[in-house]
Amino acid sequence: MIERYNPLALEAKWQARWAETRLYEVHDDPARPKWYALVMFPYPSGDLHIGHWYNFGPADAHARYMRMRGYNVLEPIGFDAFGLPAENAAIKRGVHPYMWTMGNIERMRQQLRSIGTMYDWTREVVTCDPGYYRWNQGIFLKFLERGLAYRGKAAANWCPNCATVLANEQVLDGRCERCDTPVTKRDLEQWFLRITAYAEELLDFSGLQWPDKIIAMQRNWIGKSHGVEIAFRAADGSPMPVFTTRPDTVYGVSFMVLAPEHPLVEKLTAPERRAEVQAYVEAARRQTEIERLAAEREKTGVPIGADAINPLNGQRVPIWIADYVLLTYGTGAVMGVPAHDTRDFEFAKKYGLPIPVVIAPPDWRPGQELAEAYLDEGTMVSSGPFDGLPSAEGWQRIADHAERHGLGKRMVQYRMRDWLISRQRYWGTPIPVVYCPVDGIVPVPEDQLPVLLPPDAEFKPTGESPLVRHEGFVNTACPRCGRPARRETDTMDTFLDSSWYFLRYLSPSDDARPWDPAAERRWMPVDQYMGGAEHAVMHLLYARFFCKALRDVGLARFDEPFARLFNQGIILGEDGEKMSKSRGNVVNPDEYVGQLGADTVRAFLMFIGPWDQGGAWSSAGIAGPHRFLQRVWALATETAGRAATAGGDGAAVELRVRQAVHRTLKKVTEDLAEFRFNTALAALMELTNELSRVRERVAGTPAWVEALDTLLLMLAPMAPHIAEELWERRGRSYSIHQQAWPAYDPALVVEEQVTIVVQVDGRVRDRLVLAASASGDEVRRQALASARVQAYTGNGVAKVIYVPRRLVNIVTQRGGDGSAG
RNA sequence: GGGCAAGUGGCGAAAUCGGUAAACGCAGCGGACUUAAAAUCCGCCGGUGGCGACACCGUGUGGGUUCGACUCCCACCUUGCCCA
Repeated sequence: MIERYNPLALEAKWQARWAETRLYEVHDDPARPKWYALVMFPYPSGDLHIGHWYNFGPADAHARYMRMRGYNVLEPIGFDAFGLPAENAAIKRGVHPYMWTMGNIERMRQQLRSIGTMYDWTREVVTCDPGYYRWNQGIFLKFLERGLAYRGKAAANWCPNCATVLANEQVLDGRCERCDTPVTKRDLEQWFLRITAYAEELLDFSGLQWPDKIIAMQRNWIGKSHGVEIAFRAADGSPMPVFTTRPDTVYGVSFMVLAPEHPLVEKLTAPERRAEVQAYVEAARRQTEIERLAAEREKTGVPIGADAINPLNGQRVPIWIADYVLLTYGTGAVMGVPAHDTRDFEFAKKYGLPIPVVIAPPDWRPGQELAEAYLDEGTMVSSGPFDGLPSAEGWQRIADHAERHGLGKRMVQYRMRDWLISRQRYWGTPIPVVYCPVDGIVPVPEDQLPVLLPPDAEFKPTGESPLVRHEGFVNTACPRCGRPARRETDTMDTFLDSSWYFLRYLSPSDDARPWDPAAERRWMPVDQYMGGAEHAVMHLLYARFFCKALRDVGLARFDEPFARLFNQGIILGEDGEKMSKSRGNVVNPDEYVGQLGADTVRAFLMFIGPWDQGGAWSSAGIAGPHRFLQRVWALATETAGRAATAGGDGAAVELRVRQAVHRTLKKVTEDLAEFRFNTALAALMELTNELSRVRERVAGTPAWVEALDTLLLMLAPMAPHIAEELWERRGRSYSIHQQAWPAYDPALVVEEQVTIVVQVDGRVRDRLVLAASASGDEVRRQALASARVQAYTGNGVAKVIYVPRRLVNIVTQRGGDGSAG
């Protein structure tokens, strides 16, 4: 009796068996090259969604493929377990963040196992475990010691909803990356990591096989620009340096603009302007960055009643404040060159400021007014000794001149700011410092780590961190002098946790050090990192910085964490829209796994299209891969006991089967190496269809045995359970996942017959099936002899183009009578 | 506003050192099996005209290069992402 494909039973069976036999535990093996395959570890939100499957399923298929190719593959998993949702749950439902998080993790472990991945669970890392975050603290202290961590005051991004500050990278379009709330500014003392010290090194992507898109985004984010800092002064002598990338326009300055928060504003504002200026400053502070930087928004500003002096020409220009200038960028002061800067132009128009042209556009007549700012290069005018120079040359000459006379200096400026890591929240790593009234900021000594989160904190919807009100936590003794002191109540940005977790996987239970240096030497860097592109300038940049900083404090011996990166696309809802609860188009993978099995869900996600493109889920489309697996099942289990040799043309059919198998093997081998799961599966479907067609004639022959074994081996990375089950049923040894990837026979891949397309004037008129070895002359002769061709060559043949093994194109005479063509 | 990526049947897609457009799958239609249905199997499946052989049209739009363009070049439209 034929047994039906029952994915649920066999998947449970093999998941248990794999765990029992510790099939996926990874040990050092000097005999095989290592391959560190890593997926971005999930946040334990409580449910594994289809997006996780889309990341983890294909990633696992690739890792399994590499394992079969002979690599010692490390594929670990863990949980990015600190973060705000846990704390919000605590406030809302009174459950402690630890309990909430660990409950979710337990649930997600089950769901993760259901995917059928080959994670080595003995290496699991959970970042909210003190055994992990203790090392966040240790690393922080090392950074502090080396000046890579520092405390500073800054107008920080403040998310009113999350009640905490955010790093620049966590502000997207002026909104909080987590909750989409518009971000405002607050002046606060905060902890920073000196990522800007690595700006130049972070721009070096040589040796990284990363998508160009991500590299471009990081370059963009770091934002290197060359310019000149020019030593403007206020009329009272106060220095007011400005950074400009356009020193060639410095003779066109007609006003100066300070950020409203600029420290000189208080000092320079004229008494009669004070009231208006103060009102403006306060209004600007209340605004979000989105409002301030929106390009379409009308620029506003007020003059402060003082002048600045242009050091190049000695001209006095009025000083204004305007909210489109940010204190955090450059020096917080910009020179207003309305003729050659779009925003300055708008501003000058609005307030009736002069717009002197100093770079002449091509057809510009002296004195002519500009309709809009002219940004391109041109000839310099009204620029004193620099008149008549091309502006590109003027740029250098003015920079030289400024440097020679002490009026400025060339500078490189980066857009990237230092990484603000303080968070005014409970559920994160406590920053291990103490504030002593006598000794100031005192690091907690290594031997007193970890600074533990107090379990008995109270969670209230006040917006204030529970740590601030926790007397037992806050009150401590100064480690240096023993006097009463106050503990730091800010915790670390959770992006610190994810900046080195891949190192912890290497020796997860080591309690003497963050990771084992010997293991690091063996396994780092990660060979293939796989995850979403949304982390381009957050996690992926922080992790790169972290490794360089770890190297400089003597902890790590490598620079770049991720040698290769692949960003999978996004799975959309059935309606082609982004999945969201409010749209009601969220797909629950568990339902499909429960009905059709994990192998089908994996295969379908891989079949939708190219992995980096993502695509829409389709509850109808999943039937295709499911039927395919059923056909494989039928093929492997229903083999009728036919004679071992087929009569008549048997040998020819066997050869055809072997050719089909080896051609498929070549294609699948190449496709899986390049993450082309969709075309690999299509090739397996074709092979399966072909095998079904010839089954009656070749079942039982050596060619058939080879075909089925090879089919299962090729399927194993993508659909690991059914492949294992059928492998066992065929009497093969456990486990299919420990088998070597088969090699194709080049002789069987060669086509001995080719179809030659015959075109007349580029239009297909006939096809010839010829031996691949046919000579060019022979092919031409046959093409010209074709009756179908001769129907079109009445005007005579001008020339014949022959592309070996592909086509013949016969070009006819195009007579003057216009009849051809 | 600037940069990058993409646009192919009813749908997801395949094919790009320029050489048979639509592999594979979904949906649909027809058939076999069945008392019936499901499942499974077989066949058809871009458009127009034609009984048909076949012809013409067809890869966002308009041009160009070429014996030959989904592929290369120019302009434009649309969508997505990033930056302002």
